[in-house]
Amino acid sequence: MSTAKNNKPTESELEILGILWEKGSGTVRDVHEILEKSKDAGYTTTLKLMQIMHEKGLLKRDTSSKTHVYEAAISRESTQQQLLNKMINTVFNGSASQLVLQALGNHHSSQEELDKIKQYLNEIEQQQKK
Amino acid sequence: MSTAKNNKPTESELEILGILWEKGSGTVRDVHEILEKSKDAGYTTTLKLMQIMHEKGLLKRDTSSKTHVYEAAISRESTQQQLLNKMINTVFNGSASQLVLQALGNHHSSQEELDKIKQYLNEIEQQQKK
DNA sequence: CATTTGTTACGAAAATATTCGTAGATCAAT
DNA sequence: ATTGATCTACGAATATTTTCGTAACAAATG
Repeated sequence: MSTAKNNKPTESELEILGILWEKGSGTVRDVHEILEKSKDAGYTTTLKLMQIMHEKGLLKRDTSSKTHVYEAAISRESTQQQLLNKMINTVFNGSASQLVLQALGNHHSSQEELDKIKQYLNEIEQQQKK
Repeated sequence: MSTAKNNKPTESELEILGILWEKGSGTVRDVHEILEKSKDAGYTTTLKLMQIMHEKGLLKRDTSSKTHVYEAAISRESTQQQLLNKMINTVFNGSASQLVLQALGNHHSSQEELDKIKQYLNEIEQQQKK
């Protein structure tokens, strides 16, 4: 369906995707400046990575102006789901709720977030009663 | 602290850890036979991987008999947490509860598991009220 | 005891991922 | 128009991960 999707992003590629999902879109320099804060690599390294990602179909780009503008070509949600599935299977022995417990345990969540989760749990239960 | 821990497991290494966490311990052949079901690699490949993992301190081994017996040297929980943290930061933009919702959404969880999560949520809320 | 089978050790090839140097293009400012 | 800054393209070097062939040895089998 989508023109590309078979390539799973590497570690570095995920970092770039994360940035673009947040920003919506951006130039190589935009991305690089954010990346620099947490990572130590040169500009052309980021450039090359983003070019590769474009080839793979992970990024779209607008080349109408000299400075190209990139955005993610795969959705955050589907990528999240794909990574979660693999993680659940390999490390959590297939148990999604085990992952949930572990995630809740060591991260501080606001009351609002907890409520959202509870509400969601209720919805799931309602569905299952049917 | 621990004799080793600085080396984060690679993709393949995680698969082996997952197997050993389940089994408790096992020989190369034990692990390989399970691995084979989902992966296509030779016996010596698995052997080599486990030897490397032992060097890195990811596995312990008992060499008292000819056929060595391995077990995980790092805990499932700490590894899970480490992976979750990275995933939350790069892909879920720092929101643990976003990860939780996504995980609950697309995986079927039993009523029992859902109850456990709810109970856990309540405990967290109690703590926060203090 | 010779042969087959199963095991570890080891080195190195192959495959992937990451990094960067350099060249050429474009554009803005002198 | 020359200079300087910034950008893309591209190739290649590095680094990392994965894979496997081969040798050596031990144990079991005939």
